[in-house]
Amino acid sequence: MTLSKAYDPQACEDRIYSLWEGSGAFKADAASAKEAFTVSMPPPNATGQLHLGHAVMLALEDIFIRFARMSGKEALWLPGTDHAAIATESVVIKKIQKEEKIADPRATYGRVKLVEKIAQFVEASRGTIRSQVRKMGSSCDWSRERYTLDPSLNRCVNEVFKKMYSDGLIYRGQRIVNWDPKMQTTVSDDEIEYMEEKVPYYTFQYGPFQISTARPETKFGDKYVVMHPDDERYKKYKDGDTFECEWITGKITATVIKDDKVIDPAFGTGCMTITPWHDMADFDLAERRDLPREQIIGFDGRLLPIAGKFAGMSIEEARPKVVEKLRAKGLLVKVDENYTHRVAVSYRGKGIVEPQIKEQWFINVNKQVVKWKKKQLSLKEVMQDVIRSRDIAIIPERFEKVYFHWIDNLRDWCISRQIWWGHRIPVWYKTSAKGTDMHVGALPPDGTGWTQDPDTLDTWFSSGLWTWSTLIDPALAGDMKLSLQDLLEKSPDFRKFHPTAVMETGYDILFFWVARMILMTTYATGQIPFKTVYLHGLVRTREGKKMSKSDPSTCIDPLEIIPKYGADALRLSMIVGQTPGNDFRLYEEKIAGYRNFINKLWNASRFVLMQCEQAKIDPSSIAALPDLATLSLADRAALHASEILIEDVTQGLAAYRLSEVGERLYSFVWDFFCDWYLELSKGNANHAVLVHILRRILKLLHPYCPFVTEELWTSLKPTGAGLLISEEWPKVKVERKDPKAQQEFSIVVEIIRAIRSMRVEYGISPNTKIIAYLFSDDHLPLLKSQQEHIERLAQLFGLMFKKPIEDEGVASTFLKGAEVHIALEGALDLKKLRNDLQTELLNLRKFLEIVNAKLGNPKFMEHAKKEVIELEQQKLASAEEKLKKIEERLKAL
RNA sequence: GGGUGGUUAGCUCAGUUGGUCUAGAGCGUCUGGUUUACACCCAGAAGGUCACAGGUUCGACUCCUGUACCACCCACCA
Repeated sequence: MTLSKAYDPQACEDRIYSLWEGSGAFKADAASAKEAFTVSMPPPNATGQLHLGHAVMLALEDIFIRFARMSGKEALWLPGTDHAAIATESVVIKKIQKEEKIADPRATYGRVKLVEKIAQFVEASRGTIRSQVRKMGSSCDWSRERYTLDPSLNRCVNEVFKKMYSDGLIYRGQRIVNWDPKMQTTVSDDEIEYMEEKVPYYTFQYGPFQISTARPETKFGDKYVVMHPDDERYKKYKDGDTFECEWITGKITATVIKDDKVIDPAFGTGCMTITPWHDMADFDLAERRDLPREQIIGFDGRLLPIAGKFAGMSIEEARPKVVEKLRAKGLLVKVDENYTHRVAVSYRGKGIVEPQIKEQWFINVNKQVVKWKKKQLSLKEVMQDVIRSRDIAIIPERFEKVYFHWIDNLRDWCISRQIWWGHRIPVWYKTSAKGTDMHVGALPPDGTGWTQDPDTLDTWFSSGLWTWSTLIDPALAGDMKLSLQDLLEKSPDFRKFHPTAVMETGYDILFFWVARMILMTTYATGQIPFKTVYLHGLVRTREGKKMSKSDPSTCIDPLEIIPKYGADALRLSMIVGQTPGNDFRLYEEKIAGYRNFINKLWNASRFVLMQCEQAKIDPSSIAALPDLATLSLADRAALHASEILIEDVTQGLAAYRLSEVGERLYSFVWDFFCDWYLELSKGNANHAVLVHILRRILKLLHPYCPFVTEELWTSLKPTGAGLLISEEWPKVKVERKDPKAQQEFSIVVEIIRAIRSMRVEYGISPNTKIIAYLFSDDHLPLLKSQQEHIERLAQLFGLMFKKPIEDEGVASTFLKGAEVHIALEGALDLKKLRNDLQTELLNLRKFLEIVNAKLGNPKFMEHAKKEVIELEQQKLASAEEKLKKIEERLKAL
C-alpha cells in the first residue's frame, strides 16, 4: 500500500471513527471479568456548541480510556449531556424574545408550552454536541449515553430527595437567598460573580449615631443600630436602649444592639443599621437575636409600600431621591465619591442579585445523620473525610486546600429554583380547611386536590448524582416498587462500574460540581463517586485572556481547527506542555507544530513501508522479532531504547503525567527514530526491527493521536491483527540494569555524536558508507576515517598560514575540527568542549597575532607550523587511545 | 482581609522526591543544505547570573524565610 506524501486527516478521521464504533470497541461489558475502569464524561450543557474547554476534557479522558482499554481493563467512558437548568432556560427565553418578539415568553406560553419549546431546542443541540464529541475521536460508549432529564435519572433525583427529606437533611425554610430579579429565581452562592463598581458612599445621621451605606434605598425599615460592645465611643449606650430618631419617612423608634461578631470597630464610624431582609450578615444577626425582618424591595426589584412615596420605584431611580430627601432633612453628613463597592451579579443571567428572604428548600450540611464508615457524620464531615483519608486523590494536590476551605465556609445549600426547566421538586400540597398537607414523593398520594410544588431543583442536584445515576438500569427505574437501594444493587452497570476511576474536569467547577458529587454520592450510595480527581487548567488566548464566546475574535473554534490540522494535532497541542491545574495558552502555530509532528510520523512510516517494498518484504508477514544475537549493535540499541520508552510511557500514564509522556513520545519519534535510526537504516535496514519499533510507537502513541496511528496500523499490522484501538498495550521486561544493554547503548550514543561532528565539518551525510561501516561488525574503518580527519586538519593548518590572519573563518574551522577530535577523545560533552575550545581559540588568536607580526620571517613560520602540528598530533594520540578503548569495549561485547 | 498559583531563552511553556540540569522543548531569529520518507524537511548557530534578597546544604531552578510584580479563588466590611 502506498501512502500519500502528506497525512490528510480529513480523508481518514470520520471513516476511522465509524470503524471503531462499528467494531464495538467503545462498548463496555458489565459481565466482563476484567477489572473495570470508568470515566463519567462531564456532561456538556445541552445549550449549544462544543468549545475548547470541552475539547481539552475530551482529549484527556480519551487518553485515560484508551490506555486503560489497551491495558486490558474493562473500560467504560459514559457520555451524556446536562439540561443545565438556568443556563438553558435563559438562553431559550432570550432566543424567543429575539426571534419571536415576545417580551415575556413565560407569560405568553405558560409552563407546559415553554418547557416543550426548551425541550425541542435542547434536542437539536444535543445532536450537534454528539457529532462534535465524535469529531475529537472520543471513544465513549454511545449505547450508554445519558441525559440528566432521562426518566431513570429523574427517578434517582426523586429517590434521593425523598431519602434526604426523611433523614431531615432537606428542609423548607424562610431563609435569605440570592434572588435574581431578572430571571425571577434564586441562584446558589456559587453562581454569583462580583463586579467592582464605583458608587457614592453616604454617611447619615441616625439619631445620635452616624451610619454609612452605599445603599440608602434599603434603609427604610432599619430600626436597629449595631455597635461593638468594646467600642469606647459608644460606652454610654447599652444593649437594648431605645431612642427616637428622624428617618427617611418620618420619626421611628430605634434600638441599640451590641454585638461583637458583625462589627469591626475600626471600620467607618463603628456602627451600622441592619437590613435583615436584604443582607446576608444582617440576616444572620437577626436570626441570632430573633429580630424582626421587613421586606423593602419586592421580587420584581421595585420598592414596596414601606418606602412610602418611593414605593414602586426601581433601585436606580430611588437611590438619588432617598439621598435628596435625607439631605433636605439635614441628615446627610458626607458623601465619599471614591468608594468601590462589589455588586453581586448572577453568573448565568447577568442580572444584579438581591438578597431576599424567601421560603425555599435547603439541604442541611451540618446535621449528623449520614452513616459513613460506621459513624454518624454530617454531609460536610463526610466531604472532608473522603479527601483527608485519601479515598479520593485530587490532582494537583494543592486543590485539596482550596476544597477544604470551601467546605469550611459552606452554608446550607438552597436547592429550589423558580424556573420551569429542570427536575420538578417532588413535593405535593393540598390545602383544606385544617391547613396545608404536604407529601414528598414522585407521585401525589391518592385523592384529589394535590398540586405539585412549582419549583424545580438546582441543576447541580441532579449532576451531583451523575457518576451513578447514569449507571442505573433504565428498565429497573420504571419499577416504582423498588427502593433506591434496590435500584443500586440490581443494576449490573452500577455494580460493575462504580465507583468510577477518575473524574476529569476544569478546576473552575471544583465547587459547583466535584464537591457536590462527593456530597450526593457518598450519601446516596455509600460509595465514593471516583478515586481520582484530575483538574485541568483553562484554555486561554495567545494574549492570556479567557476565551469567551462573546468575543469570537479571540476564540479558537475546535470545529474550524479539526478540518485544517486534524483532531490528533489539536489533541496534542492541548496536552503536551500543559500541567494540571494551570491555565495554558493555545494558538494556531502551536497546533501547526503538532500537525507537523503527525506528518513526520506519517512519513517515517511511509519510509519504513518503502524500505519493505524495495526489499520485497510484506510488513504484515513480520511477526516475531529476529534472534537478538543476529542483530547489529545499532539494531539492538534501538530495540533497547524502544523498550525503555514503553516502560516510561506506561508508568507515566498510570501516574497521569500526560504532558511528560507526550513530550517523551514526541522526542522519541522525531529525534531518535527519525533523525537517528531511520537515517541509519538507509542502505542497511533491518526491516523486522524497523517494523517492530514502529508498531510499538503506534501503540504507545495511540491514546494521544488515535486517528493517524489507527490509519498507519492498517499498513503495518501483522497478519490477523484487528484494529489498533483493541490491541494489547506493549509489555516488555526492560532490563534497565542489564549492564550489557546499557553499555551497548552508550557506545552507540558516543559514536553517533562523533559522526554528527564529522558531518558539520566535512558535510558527510549520515547515510553514507561511513555509518554503514561503523555499525558493521568490522569497526576498523572508524580508525581510517579518523586518519582522514588528521589529514584534513593538517591541510587546514596549511591554509591558516597562507591566508590573512583576520580571517575568522579559518579560526573557526580549526575550532570545529578540533571539536571532532576532542569529542572522540574526551567526555563527549560538546558543550563543555566548546568552553575549553573558546579559551584555546583565544590563545590561538594571540599566537596568531605574533605570527602575523612576524610573517615576513620564513624561519619563524616554519617553526610555528611545526609547533601547531605537534600539538595537534598530541591530541590525536589521545584520541586514538580513546578509540582503542571503544574498540575494546565493542570487542568485549 | 485571607488563600493559591505564577515569575526559567524574543514568545509560549516543561523541569517527578535537591546532585548525569555548568538548565530543556516548541515557535521565532540567523547560517548552510533538494541526502533512497518528510520544506508540515535536514544540518547547525545565537539567545537564560532559572524575579529579587537572605538562609539550610558538600551541592538549590528544585527546600525555608522575606520582598516585589502578575493572575486567580474565597470572605457578611456595613
